[in-house]
Amino acid sequence: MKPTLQAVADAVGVSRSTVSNAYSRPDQLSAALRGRILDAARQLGYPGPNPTARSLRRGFVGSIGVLFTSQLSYAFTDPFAVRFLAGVGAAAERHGTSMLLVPLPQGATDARRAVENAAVDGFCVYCVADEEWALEVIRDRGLPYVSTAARDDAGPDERFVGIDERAAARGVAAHVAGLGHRRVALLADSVLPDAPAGPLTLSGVGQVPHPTTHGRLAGFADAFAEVGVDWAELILLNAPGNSRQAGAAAVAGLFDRPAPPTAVLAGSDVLALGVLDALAERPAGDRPPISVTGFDDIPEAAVAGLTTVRQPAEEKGRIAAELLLDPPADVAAGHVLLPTALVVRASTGPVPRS
Amino acid sequence: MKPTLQAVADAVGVSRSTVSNAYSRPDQLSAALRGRILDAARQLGYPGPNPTARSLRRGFVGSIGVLFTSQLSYAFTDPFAVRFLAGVGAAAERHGTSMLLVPLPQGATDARRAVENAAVDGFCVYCVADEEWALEVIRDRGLPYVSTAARDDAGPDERFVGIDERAAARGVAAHVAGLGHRRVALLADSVLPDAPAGPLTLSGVGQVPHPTTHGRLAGFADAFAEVGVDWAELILLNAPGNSRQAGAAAVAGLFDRPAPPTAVLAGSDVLALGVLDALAERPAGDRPPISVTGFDDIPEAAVAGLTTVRQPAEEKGRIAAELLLDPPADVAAGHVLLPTALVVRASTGPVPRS
DNA sequence: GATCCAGTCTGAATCGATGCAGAGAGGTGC
DNA sequence: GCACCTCTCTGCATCGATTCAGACTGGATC
Repeated sequence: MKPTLQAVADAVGVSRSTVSNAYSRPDQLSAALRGRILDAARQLGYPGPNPTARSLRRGFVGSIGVLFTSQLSYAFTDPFAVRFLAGVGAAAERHGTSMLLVPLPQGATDARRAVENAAVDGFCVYCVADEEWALEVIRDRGLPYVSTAARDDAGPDERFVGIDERAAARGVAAHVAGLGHRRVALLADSVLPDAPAGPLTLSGVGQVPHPTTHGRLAGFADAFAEVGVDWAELILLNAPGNSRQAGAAAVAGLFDRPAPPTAVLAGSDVLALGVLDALAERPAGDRPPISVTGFDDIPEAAVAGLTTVRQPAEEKGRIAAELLLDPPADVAAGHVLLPTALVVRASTGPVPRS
Repeated sequence: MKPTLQAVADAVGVSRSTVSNAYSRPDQLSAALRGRILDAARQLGYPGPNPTARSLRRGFVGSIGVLFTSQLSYAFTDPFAVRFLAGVGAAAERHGTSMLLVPLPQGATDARRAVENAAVDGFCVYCVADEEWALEVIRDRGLPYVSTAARDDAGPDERFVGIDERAAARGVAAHVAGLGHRRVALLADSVLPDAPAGPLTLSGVGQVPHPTTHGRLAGFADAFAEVGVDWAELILLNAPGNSRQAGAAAVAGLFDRPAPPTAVLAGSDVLALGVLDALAERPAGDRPPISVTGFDDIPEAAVAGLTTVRQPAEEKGRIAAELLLDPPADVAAGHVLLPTALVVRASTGPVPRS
């Protein structure tokens, strides 16, 4: 049996409160008595107040949760997510707060339960694919949260940090359009929740539920609409999951069509790298000069010479945690838009004339 | 005021126990009543049992802690650590357990407090530089833990997953020795706790406190002892911190010595990459053909063509968490040694004759 | 009709602490 | 000598649940 605070109190011959004070409010008792108490505690092997009991009584836990769409193991595979986590970690560290990574089980009920059961003081919600249910649980629990995916129905007091997805996407697409490309494919992760890999037909971008994906695709479409290419002419490709493999799989057969696209705009660097992988796998003589763009500017993008949109990943995480741990008095300040930049590299070039 | 379980009980007109059972043990009440209770809960906005209270009563939390030497933000910077975390995450996920990343504050007392206050059911201790104090706290708390750095004074029942650092290090060093190198430098992170960057003289490898560093340096020394180069002839370099910058800084001036080493054996890939950085920064005409080796085989090592020792990072994390969450009945099975492999790439070559 | 049982539900103790109001002791000022 | 403080320390209510031993109900069994 682990000794409790009571045991220490008995050993020293003081009340429970006094022992508690010895740990939590040293100014409430004489240094001498405090010394005796801590000594006795050491002797008894009392490891200090039980964190859980303390949290219950105090009403807060001292840790923040990070909620991910998908597998926890995936989160560590995605370089962007890792940088985001690093940012959250840095902020948490400054505040002396721990971070709890909560895996979401498959089933809807179980996933709900996981969010309900997380012992945290608040959540950083990292772009959960269909996050509404999670936000609902968090709100029900009365916990604060910061979201990183802009939602249409976000309340005015809802804290958020992110980028203008649509404008950023329009930027990179305008660059591609400016190079003369007109037959282009748009590639994104989970365009529709359960769609298979590959081409997909949608009457409009409005059908895309995930706000981030929606924003990026809409931005791509905006830029091409401006040069007279409308939605119906764009090839939409779905990738189930954000991985190089998924990216490569989604473009299978694409370049062997009668009139293949001359450019692929991907919704993430990881997918774009997958497209480059697919191209690299073709025999050297049969490698069409496709322009490819990504999104995020992860370190690998620089290595691969990928044209992409840079967004400050670590900053995003840091600010998300900061907004959570140290909420600005001004409500407007709880809504942070980070800058993005078009990074042009070798993966895009003028459309080949032929 | 958030509604409590009691409030729901009152609303439905049943006892607290029954409401509790509705959530935790559905078989203890009729489906009809359970339905009424859950409905009432929804109506009241009761978000389910309070996780903290539940943990207190039940005696376990449902999350495991991961303890890092250093800054949380550093952990996400080190590719090896990230893979390790991915492994822990995968295992945690399988068990429906969350993982708590606990930042350790600077002060010794505060750091202790942080470990004492972490609400977890156990710890994966990732190579904490001077981890003894942390293990002591964990043991005092009566919590299980798995260590990843072999310690001399480890009890027989202490769970551990790691590699034979010394043998692995000897392997890569033997490769370098086999290439004819005799004037070599050994580079490691925190050879001595507070030593400055650069050369360091130690009477023997026994003086190195950190078990991992000790093991690797000892292995390096073993291999060279076999070819007649003894400890005193080896150049020992300290890097304060495991980063490319630290690696580069530690070899400053090294290659401009009268009789510079022909090889640098680093205790980690990150440090080795720093050495390569330092070499690459020299004017092309003045770039000595130094052989460089790393340790860990992180993805970047392959890109850089670094000869190194491969160890299964993700596996290490996965097994660490698995040993914690699902302890083997057999004590011996709690001590796992993972395989390593020498990976020879372009960064090592025969010693230049001159 | 007494007994037994399975299925449901309740009451009360308990997990391990915190924090407030207040009690006593000792000292100061007038 | 009385009122008034300041320091320390104590007692008690409380945080929000879980759990176990029983109580009650209605039906089957002999």
